[in-house]
Amino acid sequence: MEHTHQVPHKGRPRTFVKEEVLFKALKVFWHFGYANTSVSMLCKALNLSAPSLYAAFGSKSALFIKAVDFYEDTYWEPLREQFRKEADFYKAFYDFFLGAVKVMTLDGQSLGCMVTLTTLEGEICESEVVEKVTNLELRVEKLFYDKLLTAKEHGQIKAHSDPKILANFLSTFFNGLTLRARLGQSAQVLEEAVNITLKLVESEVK
Amino acid sequence: MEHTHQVPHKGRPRTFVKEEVLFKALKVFWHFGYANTSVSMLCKALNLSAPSLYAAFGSKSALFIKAVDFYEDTYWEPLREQFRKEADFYKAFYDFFLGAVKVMTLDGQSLGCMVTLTTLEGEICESEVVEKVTNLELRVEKLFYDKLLTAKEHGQIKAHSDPKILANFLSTFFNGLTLRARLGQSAQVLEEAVNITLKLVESEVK
DNA sequence: TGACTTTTATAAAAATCATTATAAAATATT
DNA sequence: AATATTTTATAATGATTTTTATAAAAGTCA
Repeated sequence: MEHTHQVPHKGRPRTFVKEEVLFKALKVFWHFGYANTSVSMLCKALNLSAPSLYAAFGSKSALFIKAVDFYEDTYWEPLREQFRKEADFYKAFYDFFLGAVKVMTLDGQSLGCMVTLTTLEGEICESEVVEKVTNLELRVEKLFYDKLLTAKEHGQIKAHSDPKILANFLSTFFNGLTLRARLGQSAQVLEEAVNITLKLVESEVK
Repeated sequence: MEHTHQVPHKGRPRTFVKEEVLFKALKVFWHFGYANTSVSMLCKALNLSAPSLYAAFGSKSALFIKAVDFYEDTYWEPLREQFRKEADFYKAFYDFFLGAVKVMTLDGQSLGCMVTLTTLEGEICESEVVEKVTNLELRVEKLFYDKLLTAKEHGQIKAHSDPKILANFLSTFFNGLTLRARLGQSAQVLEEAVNITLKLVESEVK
């Protein structure tokens, strides 16, 4: 954790606010992906010189990883938290997916999920970046599986329905949402897909 | 169309077979994506000098477009053709998805669909490349929609089921398959997802 | 004020990007 | 054998990549 500049520092002061710049960097990475975001692009977007960027964040990959953390905390952790807390498994999925659509189509842009999209870049990126995003990617299916397992234990799901297979299905659907958001589908179209998917699941498990 | 070297040509002969090289190029592009495949990577993989590559194919983007055509003709056009011909809409989807999984996990590799993945690179690529892949990407949903519409007209689908929404759902699922293939899911896991998806659709429409 | 510290701007570093100029090598035609 | 044609290999082009060296600028602290 860094101190929040309550205590005055010696030396020449920064001309930018680190958090603001991190947020702008996040938007650029989200838009172009990791490999295809150049440092000079970042410098222009953040209105920063390269040495300032390196002094503040260390390197391009370090900045990216900080941006992903910021992204996860800001956009996804609240959705995951709500999902975990919701007792009605059907409502949990419904809220999660609709919230996900909101994130993926923020500001009317075709963004999809930053982590998923970076995962696709794969071997292109530095190994630290790959490790970071693949770890995050695996969490969604686990999240879904746990919820479905609990739902089954609580009798909310028919005995013959397999939580593992349902989690597989719902994860695949979720990844499809990300991809189609990136391909430019509107929030409305994505929401229609959410609606029918959950209708199908409901008729299967109840 | 190019003539197939029946007639002997003047000048120094090529030391490589164009089709073989194109196939190797396809594999590299498929693996790394367009933007992150460099010409020098291609030269190494194809065992070709840069001038030879440029003389034979024109440019990196021209080579890519030829590789995509080859890819589509080789892997997807047969699947689409079979899909269009199959009268039973359920079997049509089943065969298509299982065939798709085969393509996406070829040689035990995590490939996904080359066109979909390139579409995600978006603004990174030359405009010709973007146009090429987005045009191809739009075809799948249309393919699905047409089949579902016909199925409804022939009474294979319940009256209240909407072909448009079902096509939306199935396209989302299809894109999810691509992504999860790329994330390293095994063919078996992907097939399980196909099975439950079609089971859900069947119970919805019949 | 002067010493110290940190950020700034400018500019350059070495590596890699897509592409091409050059000339030697290998074939067909005359 | 001489000429025309095409591919080859080598090496260079200019642009862009991530990263850093340098020195001036702008603060705190004694």
